[in-house]
Amino acid sequence: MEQLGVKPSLQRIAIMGYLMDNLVHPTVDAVFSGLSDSIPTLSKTTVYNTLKLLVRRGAVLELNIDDKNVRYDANISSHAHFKCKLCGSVHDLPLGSVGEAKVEVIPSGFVITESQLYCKGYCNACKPEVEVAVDAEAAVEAAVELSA
Amino acid sequence: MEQLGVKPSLQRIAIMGYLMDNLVHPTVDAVFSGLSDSIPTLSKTTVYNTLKLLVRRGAVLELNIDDKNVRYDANISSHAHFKCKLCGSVHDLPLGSVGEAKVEVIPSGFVITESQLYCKGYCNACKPEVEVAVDAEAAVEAAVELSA
DNA sequence: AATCAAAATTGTAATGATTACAATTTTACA
DNA sequence: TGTAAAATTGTAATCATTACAATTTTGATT
Repeated sequence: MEQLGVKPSLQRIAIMGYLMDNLVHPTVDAVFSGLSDSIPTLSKTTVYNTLKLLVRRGAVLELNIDDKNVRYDANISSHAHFKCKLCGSVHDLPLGSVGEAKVEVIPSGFVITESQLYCKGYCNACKPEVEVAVDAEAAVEAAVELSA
Repeated sequence: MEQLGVKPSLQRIAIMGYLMDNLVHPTVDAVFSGLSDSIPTLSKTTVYNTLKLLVRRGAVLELNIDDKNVRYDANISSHAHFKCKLCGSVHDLPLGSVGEAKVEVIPSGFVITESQLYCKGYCNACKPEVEVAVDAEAAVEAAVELSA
């Protein structure tokens, strides 16, 4: 933490530790709630500030795969992300040679410093529900579509 | 438009047309402002509703490359996106074989229905400023970092 | 150990994009 | 032309995030 130029305060250590212990890409609220018990005086502003600081220092990844809440990832190794459209969970996706290949596809003159691959679909746990969900959704869509 | 199950109202045609004429990935506000002159009664709610409808029907792409505003793209062919960290402009990036390759990298059991590759960096126009900007930024960062 | 300035933390208020919703207008068909 | 459904509109509410001022903590110095 010090090698990042981040003074390791009680709160900062706890927040970074929470991210490392919970690699499920938690939201700001999740981090705050998860630490409120052990640090009752913790302020949500501190969580916001610290996460932003850690992102700026390159210790943490910021994910915008969710329209609503930003998510954070202490795993900064090259990988993609997957969000289940049913349960909302976010998972890691291994990126083989693709991870680096994509940066090479550069139109003349652009400088790419970072990239993120976001995938969406249905996770393992939700897949069984998909059949039903798709049918229900399709039915509703069809009904709406006929007149829309 | 009808083949999508979308009733082609004046507003919907105008919004879809605006997106097709302005492939710079406009925000909701940009669409609304761009059409306000020709359709003075246009409501921003209608822009929100219509864009969401077009996305659901697969006629338009929703981009979450920007933390603040959602952006929309009438170009639904396979390509990636690039956002300049200085001027904020969003550009298309060609995706050769990479575009399809990434979908194949699937952990057992996941169903991927859509994917987006977001890149960030410095665009052609801003690159000359980067040298200066980086120096200035580096100086500020260094000063902050020393004590942070 | 006491002092003091800088940095970190906290809590509250403001911001701003998006959504909810009720009212009005338009559309399409009998 | 009448009428019900759908589309549009405008306003109010929501909610994540940011701004900011006040308080607390830290670390160096005496």
